Amino acid sequence: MVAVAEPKRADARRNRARLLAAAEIVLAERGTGAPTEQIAKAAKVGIGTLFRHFPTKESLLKAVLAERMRRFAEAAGEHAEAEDPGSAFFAFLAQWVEMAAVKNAYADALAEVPRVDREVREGVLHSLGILLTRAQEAGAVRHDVGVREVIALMVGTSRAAEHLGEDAALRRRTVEIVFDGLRTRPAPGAGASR
Amino acid sequence: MVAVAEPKRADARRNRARLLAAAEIVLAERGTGAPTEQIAKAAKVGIGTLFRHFPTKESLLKAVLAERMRRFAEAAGEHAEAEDPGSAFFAFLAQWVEMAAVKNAYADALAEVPRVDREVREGVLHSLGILLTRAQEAGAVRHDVGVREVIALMVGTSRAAEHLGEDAALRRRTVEIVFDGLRTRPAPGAGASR
Amino acid sequence: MVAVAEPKRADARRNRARLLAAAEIVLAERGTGAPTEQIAKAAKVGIGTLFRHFPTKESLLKAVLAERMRRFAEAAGEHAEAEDPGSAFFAFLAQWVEMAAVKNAYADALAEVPRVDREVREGVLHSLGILLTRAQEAGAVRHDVGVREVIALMVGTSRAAEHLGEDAALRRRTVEIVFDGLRTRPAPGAGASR
Amino acid sequence: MVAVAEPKRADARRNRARLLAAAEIVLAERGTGAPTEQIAKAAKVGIGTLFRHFPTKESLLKAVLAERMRRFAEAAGEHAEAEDPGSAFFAFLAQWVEMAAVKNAYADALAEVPRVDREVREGVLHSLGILLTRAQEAGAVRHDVGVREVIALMVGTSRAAEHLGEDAALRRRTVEIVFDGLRTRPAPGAGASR
DNA sequence: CATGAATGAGGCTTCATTCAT
DNA sequence: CATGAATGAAGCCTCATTCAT
Repeated sequence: MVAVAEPKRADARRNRARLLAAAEIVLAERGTGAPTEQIAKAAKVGIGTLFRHFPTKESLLKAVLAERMRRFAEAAGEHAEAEDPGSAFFAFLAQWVEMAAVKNAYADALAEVPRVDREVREGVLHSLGILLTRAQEAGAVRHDVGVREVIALMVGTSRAAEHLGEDAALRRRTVEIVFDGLRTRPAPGAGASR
Repeated sequence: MVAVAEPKRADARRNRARLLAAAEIVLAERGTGAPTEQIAKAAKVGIGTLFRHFPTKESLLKAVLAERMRRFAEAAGEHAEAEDPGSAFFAFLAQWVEMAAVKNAYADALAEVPRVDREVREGVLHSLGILLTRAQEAGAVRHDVGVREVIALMVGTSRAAEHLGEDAALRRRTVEIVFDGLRTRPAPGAGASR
Repeated sequence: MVAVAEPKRADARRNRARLLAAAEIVLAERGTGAPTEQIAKAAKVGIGTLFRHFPTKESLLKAVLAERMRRFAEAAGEHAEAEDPGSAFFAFLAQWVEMAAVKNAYADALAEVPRVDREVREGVLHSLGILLTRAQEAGAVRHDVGVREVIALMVGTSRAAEHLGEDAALRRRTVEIVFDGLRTRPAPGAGASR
Repeated sequence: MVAVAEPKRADARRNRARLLAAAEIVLAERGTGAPTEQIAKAAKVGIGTLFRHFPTKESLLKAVLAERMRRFAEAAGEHAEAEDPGSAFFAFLAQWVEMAAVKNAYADALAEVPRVDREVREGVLHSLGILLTRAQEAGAVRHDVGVREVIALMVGTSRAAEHLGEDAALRRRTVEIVFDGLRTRPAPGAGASR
């Protein structure tokens, strides 16, 4: 799936992969503003080759994003197979947030979900949907949240964590607050305010 | 406080204000990358004037940020005087998040708290600190959170809300989850998981 | 002489003088490229005042030049009254060159002689002419050189000295070579080559 | 020597040469302040190309300078092989000064000797050193001058000649004075004055 | 008259994209 | 196909000069 006309020749395919990998790194470090030439250099490829594979910087950015999401979906899928769905759900969230806190690129990726190609987006929603549903069925997560809320919260919590920087304890405490909000309400009466 | 040597002449002061206002708008719309020239044009001022008031683009960005924070601190201060500290606290958060969702610039501002001039930063921490403490004393907010966590959560929740875009109901639900995490735990035994 | 419509009011005249003095210093240090504003600041005068007195940067530069030449002519005049015309001539040259080596602005001034207002130029040629003639009459300087050659050599030697920088001994040796060229040829037969 | 990593591709090498040539001309005419864009235009090359070859205006200026010095050293080398070392020495000086009088850029080049890359500088000092030494051995030039004095005098005399402008006879007479200063003193007793 | 804020042309440099080799 | 040189629009900033205060 996600065919996108893979090039035939072996070296071409390899160059594409190298470019994607290099872009992943460079963009994560220098941000979207990083010059294409630097990406090409990191990939040990001529700038011309970069533009052959991705006719526009924009298109390269999108490809990197899609790649990140694919990994996100994959990771969600793996966690969905765990024994304890509740722990798996929170573990997945915690892990992703932690990664995003270090490499804000991950948060960016998730934030772009609505803008990415349908195919990729569906994959993400699907995988995460399974993980979430199981956690809810296991009674670990409140039932009035859906995948979109979870993604939004992951995006937000990543930013929050990123914002807190070095202090790991502070970061964990903050994340835990959001998690507490996601958990099944222990007692009755607490319902939404406002 | 935060005087920054206001220029004496009337036209100069007016132009500075116009530039700040124009920058506020343009930067909110186009992001930090917006050309200085566009800001100058929006302020109906020559580019030279912009650079006379803010010798560097960087310095203009910082000034805009500081201005936003000043407004944030002011708003927090006003809410701190409300009768019901609990409601006031959450109302303030909700309002800010809602604003930030529309104008992501507000989220940016908060996210930059650590990098802003000490004076401005102190103002923000102080105002929000009072608001938070009162809400905690009123039993509306759990006691194991501090100002920094709250700011981080505001940053994050703003991003989350921003990410959710149009759908107001969805946005409110998501925000509510975070708020629930912040509230005093209704029953015992619920402590941190993980 | 050199009237140039001196302003009437006392403070105006004082400002003009201050500007000229400031320009002298700043231009000598930073070169012709120095911003007018810096000159105004050095003169403790608003930029507007500078442009009131000198409607153009160009005109300020010319005024500074003229001023330098006036001093040059004056100095030449003083040396022309010395007892030993030969020594006086070389002493004058050496002194000027030494000054020019430190402050290349002096060399510039001389170099601009042909472009300066006639009145000023005449003054320079006249004063130096007297000094030269006396030295020649005293048998210290060869008779086949005129004022223009001397000025050209002063310009050149200043540059040479300036070029040599710190090393005072080297500088003196080099200057001495030119002076030797200027002196009356000791023996016959040696005439010009080429 | 002085390789400087010549680019491989033919067009690149050609453009670099064109840029250098254009810069040589434009800088000679308009001085160091000439806009880079004009140089690019003169070279019939996009401004981007100029900055690809010379990442900084500064670096272009240095390259032009180095090129001039290379030519200077080469010319000196050629003259050093002449039969009559004395005439060759003065002929070389006269020729250079004459060139410099027309194109003041040549004088500039020499004046920058101390600031240029060691390699280039050494080349200049070496070539001129040989020429000078031979002329001294042939008894045509006084023994108490070294290469640095000669360069300084060339710089200075060039300026002097340049300053004199059109009048060729006057120029020649002036240059001759310096040359006389450089020649072996014909009779005894002439020692340094001052 | 003095002041200094306003102006905008112009300078240097970067970078996405095209194209000859 | 790969390469990297060429291109020029666009960005940030400087500075001589004008003009309202």
